[in-house]
Amino acid sequence: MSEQSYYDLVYYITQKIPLGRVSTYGDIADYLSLGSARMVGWALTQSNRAGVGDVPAHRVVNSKGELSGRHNFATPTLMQERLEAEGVLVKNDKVQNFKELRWHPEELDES
DNA sequence: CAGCTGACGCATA
DNA sequence: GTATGCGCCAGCT
Repeated sequence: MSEQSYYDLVYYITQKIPLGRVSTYGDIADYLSLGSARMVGWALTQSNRAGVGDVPAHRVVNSKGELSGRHNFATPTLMQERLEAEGVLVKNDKVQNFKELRWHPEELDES
C-alpha cells in the first residue's frame, strides 16, 4: 500500500472490521504505529463529520468497550442502535461480551 | 508562537 | 471502583 495519512489507514482498518465485531482505538493505533489512540479517534471524528465513504466508526470503542464516541455521531443513540442492528448487544453505553467481540487488526495479516 | 482540548491507555495510589 | 498524572499528537483559539 502507498504512503497514506494516518486517517486513511484508520479508515482502512475500520472498514475491515467484520460485521458484528468491534475494535479498540488502542489496538488500531498500535497496529498502525500511530503512537496514540487519540489519533484514531480524531480520524474517525473527521470521517463521520465529513461523511467520508462508509466508515463504521460505531465499531470502534475504547479499551473498556464503552461507546465513548457516541456523542460525536449525528445522534448520541445512533452508535448504539447501529451496533445492536449488527448483532452487538450494548448496555449502559458499553459493549456486552466485549472481550469476545473484540477484533484485532493483526488478524488481517494472518488472513 | 503558546496553550488548551480531545471518540484514549496505562500506571499508580 | 474512583481519582490523578503522564504520554501522545493534531487541530483550534
